Order: sequence, then C-alpha cells, then structure tokens
Amino acid sequence: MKRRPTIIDVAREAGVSKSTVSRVIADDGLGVNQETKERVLQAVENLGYVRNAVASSMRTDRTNLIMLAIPDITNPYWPEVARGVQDVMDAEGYAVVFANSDWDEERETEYLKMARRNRLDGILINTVRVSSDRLKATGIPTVVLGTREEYSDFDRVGADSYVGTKFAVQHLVDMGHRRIGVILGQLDTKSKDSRKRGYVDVLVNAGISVDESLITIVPFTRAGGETGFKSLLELTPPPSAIFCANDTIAIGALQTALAAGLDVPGDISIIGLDDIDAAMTTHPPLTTITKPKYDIGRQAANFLLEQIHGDAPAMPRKLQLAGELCVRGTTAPPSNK
Amino acid sequence: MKRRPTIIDVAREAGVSKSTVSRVIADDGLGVNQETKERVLQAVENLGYVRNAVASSMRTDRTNLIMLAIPDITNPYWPEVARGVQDVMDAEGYAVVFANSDWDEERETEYLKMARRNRLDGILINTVRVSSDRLKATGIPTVVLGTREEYSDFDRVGADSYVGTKFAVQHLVDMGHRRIGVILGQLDTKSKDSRKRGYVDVLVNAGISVDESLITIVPFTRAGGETGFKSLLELTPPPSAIFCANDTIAIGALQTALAAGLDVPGDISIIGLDDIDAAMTTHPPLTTITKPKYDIGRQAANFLLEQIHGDAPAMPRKLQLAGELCVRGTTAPPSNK
DNA sequence: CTGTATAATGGGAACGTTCCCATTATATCA
DNA sequence: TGATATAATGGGAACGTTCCCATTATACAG
Repeated sequence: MKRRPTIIDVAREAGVSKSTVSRVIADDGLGVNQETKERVLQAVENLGYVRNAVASSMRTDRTNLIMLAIPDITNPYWPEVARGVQDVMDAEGYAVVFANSDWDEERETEYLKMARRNRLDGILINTVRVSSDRLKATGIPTVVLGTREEYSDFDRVGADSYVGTKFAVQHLVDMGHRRIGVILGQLDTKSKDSRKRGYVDVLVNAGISVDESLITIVPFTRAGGETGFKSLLELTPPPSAIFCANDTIAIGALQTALAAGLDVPGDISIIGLDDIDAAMTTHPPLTTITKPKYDIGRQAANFLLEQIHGDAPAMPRKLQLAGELCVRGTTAPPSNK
Repeated sequence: MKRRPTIIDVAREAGVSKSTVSRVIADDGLGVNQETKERVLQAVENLGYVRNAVASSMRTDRTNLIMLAIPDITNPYWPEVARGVQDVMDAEGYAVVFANSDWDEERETEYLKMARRNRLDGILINTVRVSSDRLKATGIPTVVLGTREEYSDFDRVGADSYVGTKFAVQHLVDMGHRRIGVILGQLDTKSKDSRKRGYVDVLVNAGISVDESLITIVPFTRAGGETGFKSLLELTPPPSAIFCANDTIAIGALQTALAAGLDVPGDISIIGLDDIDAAMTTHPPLTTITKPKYDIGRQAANFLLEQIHGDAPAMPRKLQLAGELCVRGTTAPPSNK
C-alpha cells in the first residue's frame, strides 16, 4: 500500500520544480513552456497523480463546494429544483452538498455551522426558522429559495404564485365560468395573499363580482381539499369551477367530487397549482399550472455564482418565475343545466 | 473585515498552547484539566471561533464527506433512498455530496475523479457504466446501490424483486385468481428473471400450471403497460388478474383498462411493484408492493460506515430488502361470470 | 557590447490543523 | 528519600498545495 503521489513526486518525475507542476495543473495558461508542460502532464499520467483539493482549499480558501439546504428532498417539489441547481453548479466545477432540515430549527442551524466549518463557498437555502441575521452572520454568499419578505436582504428566487393563479383563473374564465370557487391553503400567509390577489384581479378584470363566500381556506393537504370542496358544494348555487391553491388540495377535491358521484369536468371543473407528479395520473388527469422548479434551481444557482465571483449587483434581487397553464382533463366549459 | 480566528488566537485568549485547544475541541476526553477546558471553551465562545475543517482534513486525511452518486434525483425512486442515506450519515457527522450522472458515462467518471480529488471518505453509487475495476481503483470505501452481479466485489444493497413479486402474485392467488397474466419490463434482464421466477414459483406452489402465453414483455413505461395489457386481453379466456413488473407499467395498464370501459377491479385486478408516489392517486388507487427505498438508503449507509471504520467483514455483502403488500383499490376476487 | 525588458522556472513561506515527543508537576511506591 | 509512574501541557514538524519573490536564460534595443 503505497502513498498517494503528491505534486512533489510529479516534479521529481518530470525533472522540474513543484511550482512548475502547480502552474501546469492550475492550467490558467500562465507562463509555462509547451514542452515542459507536456513533460509534466506525462509525469502526472505515469504516477496517476490526482490533485489534493483539500490542500488546495487550505491555501486558496475556496472549496468549490456549495450547500443546498432544504426541508426534505422527499417532498416532490425539491428534486427538480435540486437538479436545476446541480446542472448549473456542475458545469462550473462546484459540487453540491445536500442538507435536509426536516423543518427543524436545530438541524438547520447545525447545517449552517457545518457550512462555516467546511468553508463552503456558497449556500442555497429554503429557510425554515433561521433568522435573516444569523444567516447573514455566516459570512458566506447566500441565495434564498422562496420569496419571503423577512429575507429581503438576500437574493431570492421563487415561484410567482400571483401570476400562476391568474393563469389558472383566467383559464376558467376563458372557458365561460362565472361562478368560480377558491380553496386556499393556510400556513403561508404570504402566498395565500398572492393567490387571493390573483383570483380577485382576474375576476374584476373580467367584470365578475367577487363573492367572498366562494373563498374558503383549508390546510395544504388532501384532507383540506375534501373539506374545502364540501363546503363550496353546499353553496346555492354551487360554483361551476374551483381553483385550488395547490395540486394536493386539488387532488383531495377531485377525489371528493368523484366519491360524491359528480362528473369532473362535466359537472364541475377543478384546477390546481404546481403540477406535482401525481397530477398526471389522477383520473381524469388534473389540469394545473406548471411550477418552474427546474428554472428556480437554475436561476438561484446563477445568482449564487455571481455572488461568489463578486459580480452580483449591490442591491439584493428578487426573482419570481411563473409557470404555464397545463390543460389536462379536469376543466371544461360549464354545463348549461 | 477581520480575519477569522484560528486555534492560535483561541490559545492566546485562553492563555494555553494550541495543542491544548486542539485537545479540547477534538473532545475525545483526552487528558485535559476540567478547569482549563472551560477556559478554552470560554475563549472559543468569546472569539466566535469555528474550527477549520479543511485544515483538519489536510492533517487527518478524513473529510467527513461522502458522495451519493445516482442517475437522477428527479426519478421518484431516489429521493427516499437519499433520505435514508442522509439520516444515517447525518447522525454520524458526515455530510453528503450529491452527484447526478444522468446515465452518462463521462459524468460518472468525472464524479469519481471528484471524489478522489476531494478526498471523500466514502462512495454510495448506483452504477451506470463504470466498471468494477475502475470503481475499485478509487481506493475509497464504496457501497453499490443495486444488486448487479458485475459488482459482486462490493457491498451491495437493493430491492428484492423476487420476494416482492412473490408477495404480489400470492396476493392474487389468495384472492382466488387462477389465470394470472404478467407484464414484465425488458431493459434489465436480471430483474426480469427474478420477477419471472417469483411468478412461476408462486403458481407452481399453488398447483397452478404455468401458461407461457400469459407472460408478456414490454418496455418499463406507461406505453409499455398499454401494449402489454392489450395483448393479454386478446387471450381467450383473458386473465382475471395481472401482475406488472413496476407501477409505471401498472398505471399504463390501468389507464388502458379504464379507457376500454372495463371495471377495475370488478372485471380485472391489477397489481404493481414499487409503490411510487403516483400509485396512491390513481383511480382507483393502485394495489402494489412497497419498495423499501428508505431502508435501502439506510442500510447502504450503514455498510459504508462499517467500511470507513474498518470493521466491515472480509467478504463483500449482498443485502436484498423486500417490501410489503399494500392493498389499495385495484385488486379483488375474480368475478364469477 | 552593455543594459533592460520578458519569459520560464525555482525556492521557501504560509494556510490551520493534528500528531508526536518533550517537559513539567504531582502522586505513588519501594 | 529517591525512583518511577501518571497527568497535564507545550513546542515543533508535517500534511500538500499556492503564492510571492528571486533567479536564470533569452531576446532586443541603444
């Protein structure tokens, strides 16, 4: 079991100094003779030399490692965001360390500590509980995934649920629906508001008066969708179409409708928001608004790279990306009965 | 902008030597006076000292970083495996670097190079094309995710599709089905065989003769499920139940059945394998066999830890984990007509 | 032919830890 | 009392790079 070759072994093999070897493997085109360069590369090949990134980091204070901290990779939203991040970072030679906070404050702070300890070059984080100040205290370039206002000192990238909602409701209006119910999710006040705004704005713009009784608020779960759907159905007349704050709620609503013997979209149209995986395989498949997950990851990564390279603008940026309408089988023009 | 405090600053602040500080933060209970220990910790607190893991790695040749290399985190199988890995590794103080090979040989080898460069402590990999020899050449403790025989020199952890298939087919037999069709996936010869074996073994054991015409092979896609289902339906008599090699095929078959106006499970039962996310939200929801994704990740991580700590057995291990039957709405006893 | 700019290379310090060995103080035993 | 074990601490080398500065060789202008 022999020791791994170092830059010095390569230097000896090639008959040059370690400085020269260093210059060759840094490969920044700096003054090194073509012939010696080839001799060095040959020596690298012969010895099977692999540069020690740890030693390099020690000297340069850069690790080419960034952290992606999210609540739970198991949540269907994140894998695609992660892919977007990874594809960008990869191309720039950065590896991505994953951290799942599980919505736990302690784990979240533990990860931030890890990032400092390991001298990571950047942080992409969907914050859970950590305060803006503590996040800033890491001293590491950071981009926040999401658009919560508490983090307005950071570059932020998230989905534009206002525009997404407008796309969805507009689609229903375009089909001829006039009495449109909404099932909003609670938890996140910020996004609730933006959805409500989107809903109201479309109706007003279409000359439809807003009936507050058509707006119901439930948890962001399938059970929530069931509750919301049932309460809307009790109205007289019931709505001919329903916009749901996300697909999980929409699927709950859809299942409830089917269980009640209703025909979707014949009797009632349902539209969701996010386009989760399961939306494609409900019966009928769910009409929804795509969430630009991959792009969110990509853009966040790009912002982070700019920060790392020091060419980010002085003021923090907020980027909201809208998805697009994806018409499947749960929406149709209202029936005339 | 002041320099980050080092162990030497802490030593000065606490009035001890850097050796002593090192001993305190290593915290291996080694000979250091309780009183000085407290003084050091106080100094750490005062200065906001954070240990530099890079420098530490440089000296110890251990990074507390492992790599999880998979084809694509976006594929619904992996996030849960990743969680299993992460939860175990986390508890042991290891961070996980993600790598998506995208089934690309070049990216895969690039990642292995990265692992060597960055002196990662371990590798968990679902291999794509890399040869066993090259994998061994990294010199890094490695556990293979999956059970392909080419990698029999490594610890391997994967799903047991033989047992899973037996669970599924047994379930159909238990319900009284005698004429049971199978839609196998092609691509992976190994797993196809284990599923076929499982199917045959259950039938033989139940005293049912095996009719080769009931066995059809299609691609691992929804379209494949459609093809397979249609060809089985043309048999006379058609099967009263169908086992599909995975849930995607099963969902394709289910959609085809519904489109043909059949009642599932009234007219025909369908059972899948894997329990992907979408299985829960088909209509009716798909009966299937759970895939122990989380456990696969967990166990693989445990194997890796054993290797890293040097207390893995001499012979490589192969661990196959079976899921369990998950009865939902697509299976029922055969109708009597 | 001398002086000076330019290119190529070499040598040593530095990064911040950990590990080994030495030293000192204190306790224990013959 | 002197020898010896034990505990606590300090000092310096080492890990493998990169960076800075020095040196040498070469080209070119005056």
